[in-house]
Amino acid sequence: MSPFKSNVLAAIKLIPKGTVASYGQIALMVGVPQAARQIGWILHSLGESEVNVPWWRVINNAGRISIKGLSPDAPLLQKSLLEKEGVAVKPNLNIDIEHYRYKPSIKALKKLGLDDEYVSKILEK
DNA sequence: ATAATGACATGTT
DNA sequence: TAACATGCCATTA
Repeated sequence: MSPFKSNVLAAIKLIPKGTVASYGQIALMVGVPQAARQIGWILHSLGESEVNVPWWRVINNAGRISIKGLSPDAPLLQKSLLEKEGVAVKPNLNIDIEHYRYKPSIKALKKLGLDDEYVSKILEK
């Protein structure tokens, strides 16, 4: 497994129940601000060994579930998983992301192996 | 080694 | 407000 992938998975595991994060956020947390696409790519290729990864807490920056087309029921599965955790998902699969947005803590970020410089950069933003 | 792909993001139209 | 275009970068073929 590439270090990038394991970092991403680690970051996603840090997302608390009942909150959501955007792909870009995760990318930020692993030190590559513009790797949002890779995040999604990794989630798409998750196997059973990564079932402990809360992939459903990761959505796009517009607060929408962007997996329609993969399998017809995937978005609905994600919807129910989120609602089960107390996250309201509108019928059109759109979420009030600003309300549930996960804000990483310094401690959490350091755990991912980011240097202090980068950490403060994120918090600043 | 080069080219194509994609669960995205952001700036223009 | 929404559709369109361009940038990005790890993985695959």
